[in-house]
Amino acid sequence: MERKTPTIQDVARFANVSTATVSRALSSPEKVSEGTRARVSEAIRVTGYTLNQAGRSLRQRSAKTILVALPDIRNPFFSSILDAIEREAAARGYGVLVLNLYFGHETIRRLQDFLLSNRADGLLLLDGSVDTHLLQTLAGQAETIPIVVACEEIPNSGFHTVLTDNVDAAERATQHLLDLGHRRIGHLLGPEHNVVSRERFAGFARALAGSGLAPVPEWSFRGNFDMESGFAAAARFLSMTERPTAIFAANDESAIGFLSGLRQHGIICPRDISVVGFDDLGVAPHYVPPLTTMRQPREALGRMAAEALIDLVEDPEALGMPLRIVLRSELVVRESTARIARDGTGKTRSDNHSS
Amino acid sequence: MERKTPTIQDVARFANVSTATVSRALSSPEKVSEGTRARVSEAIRVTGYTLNQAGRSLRQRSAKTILVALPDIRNPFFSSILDAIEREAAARGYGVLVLNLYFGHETIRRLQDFLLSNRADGLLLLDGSVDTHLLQTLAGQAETIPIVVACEEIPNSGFHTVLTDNVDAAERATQHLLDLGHRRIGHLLGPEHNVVSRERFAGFARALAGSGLAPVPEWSFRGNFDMESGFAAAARFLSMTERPTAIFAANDESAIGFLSGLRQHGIICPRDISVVGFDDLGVAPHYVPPLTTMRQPREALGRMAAEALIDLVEDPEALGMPLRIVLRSELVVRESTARIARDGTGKTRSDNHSS
DNA sequence: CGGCCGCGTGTAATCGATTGCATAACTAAT
DNA sequence: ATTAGTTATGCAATCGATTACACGCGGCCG
Repeated sequence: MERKTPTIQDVARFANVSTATVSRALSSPEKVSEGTRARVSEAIRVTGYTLNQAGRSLRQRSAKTILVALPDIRNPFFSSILDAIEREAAARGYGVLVLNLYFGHETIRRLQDFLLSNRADGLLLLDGSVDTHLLQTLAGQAETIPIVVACEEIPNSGFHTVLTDNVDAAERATQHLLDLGHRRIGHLLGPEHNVVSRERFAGFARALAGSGLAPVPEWSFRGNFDMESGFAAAARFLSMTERPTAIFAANDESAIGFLSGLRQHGIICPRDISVVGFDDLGVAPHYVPPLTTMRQPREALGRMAAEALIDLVEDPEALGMPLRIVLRSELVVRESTARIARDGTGKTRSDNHSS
Repeated sequence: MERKTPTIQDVARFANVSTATVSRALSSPEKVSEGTRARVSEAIRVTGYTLNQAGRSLRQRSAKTILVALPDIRNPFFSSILDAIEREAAARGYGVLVLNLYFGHETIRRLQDFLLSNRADGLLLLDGSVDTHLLQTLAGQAETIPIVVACEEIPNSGFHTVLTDNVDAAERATQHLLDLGHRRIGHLLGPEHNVVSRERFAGFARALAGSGLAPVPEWSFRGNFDMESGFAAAARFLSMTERPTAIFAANDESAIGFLSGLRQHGIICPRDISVVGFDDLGVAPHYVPPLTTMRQPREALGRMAAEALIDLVEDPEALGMPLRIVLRSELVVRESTARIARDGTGKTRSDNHSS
């Protein structure tokens, strides 16, 4: 009774041809005569045949699957990139395996396992806070395994890279605050050892320098891209007597946590402080106030990274020189930034708790 | 020069045993003598062998991979469930393939393709707005393919299911508003043909009934779980003269869109209206005002669903009767709900634009 | 007419691991 | 000492598809 799933043998028998012909009819139809092709199609229809990918993978040493490794699926920034990757991969007939990257060097083993065991044909690394050591290890196999790094630059690594113009975008975000008359500008940092964090800080500093200013160390608040860290930073902000009138936050999530912390103590944005974020998360236009932010082209980034990786998988020479695509972010001005109040003392007008 | 990746043959040669022994040393070490085991380990170390999953899959007809199909990866609700699934799967040695579900019946083909082609051993379906037709088609193969449905109930389908207590939770959310003295309570609906939407509406109605009230049709605002739909609903709310004093929103995202729309017209929550959401997204505690909401145990849900599916994959009889796990949601009271103002007329105190 | 080419197809080897069966070497029991 | 049982290992078939090679056939050219 146990009817097994039909194999290519069954199709061949039914169509009165050899398995070789069936295989060819499927993967290179032009090599098969029209009549045979029709018989094979019919046989496939009748038997309900579906190709066994394991058999094909074994023979062809390719899994038609890419591995996406990312630090946190829950992060909406990554999940929308993942979404774009999945769409592109699907369009090109590839499956997408996801891998969370939080196991320390255990992770390396898992990555290797997937890549060397013929489960995935290539790696798309989306790591915003990557451990350099991990990459060194992977790099050892880079000649043979197609790898594309997205979001994050890994200098001199020779990896193909798709990223956004973090330094420049951060500079423009900060410039926006300067244009509004702010001079006392702070920064809510990203994670300490993260390249993206550093780039955004660099852009921030560069914009200040353009106006003859320099970052004030006490106004660089430690953060790590999540809401809690922004919330915590707000407490430090509040404990200061000399406060900045504007903050450039390394991303929207921390900006939101920060604003939420300030609000609990009656500091109202943009009346008392201007804040510009980064990413343009879905919630940004609906936050209170709607967030001014740098919109990263997340969909394009995911799509192009997937495209590049699959090109590479299908022809390891395709890309030639290590690719480096830089996408431009765009300032979206909403209501969390405003022209500075006349006095510009850094004293906020109200420190009362609002209820 | 092209050094190929080592196979089990290479290991066998190096360790001076047969491939059978190497295989056994790997998958059932107790069947191999201690000395041999050591030699094999050493050989593996020296050759740098990694198992070729395609070969194993072909022979064992199992891919050590599960397929997670979901309607929208970007939705933070799903992405955090996906995260939990990935963790559980990783812990049990499984990979996770993700599949977006927006292609209509093209999607069915892809699902089938993955499941029948031995690329995935089972399906975890997370669909909050599922097309019944799609499921019928899949159900035809359900006897042979392990399937677990999460988040969404599919009545009489015979699928194993892990979900939360939507009706009950919605009732408690609404009860919370009643307890605060509200009597004029509206609902921001989820997508029309979605089971979850309907369950939440049912719970809403049941709570009202418990206080001798009934849903007012004009106060059920069409929505579909996203911010834009909540935002649009706000416009309809504003155009009414007889307004509810409180809203139970089908989820946090639409609640946020709704609040954002109201705020643009100076209607302040919770002063003028109370709103309770559903999900407890990451942003909920940091929104302005922090959102009162039903917290769904997303991590537990993802974990348990993955657990159940993998149990099923490893032993199709394991679960016996169709499993049905219902997890309890928890009301988290924050600041978006307040005791009703004395007059309770539904007239908001201020309709001016705030600036 | 003979040789060459190209097309369509079949034969059989191959990819890498697993596993049923056979076997050999011991141990224990009768 | 023979038998039975146990343990450790090897042999070879097997999973399902792909593909190098060979073959037969018809057409074309010289």
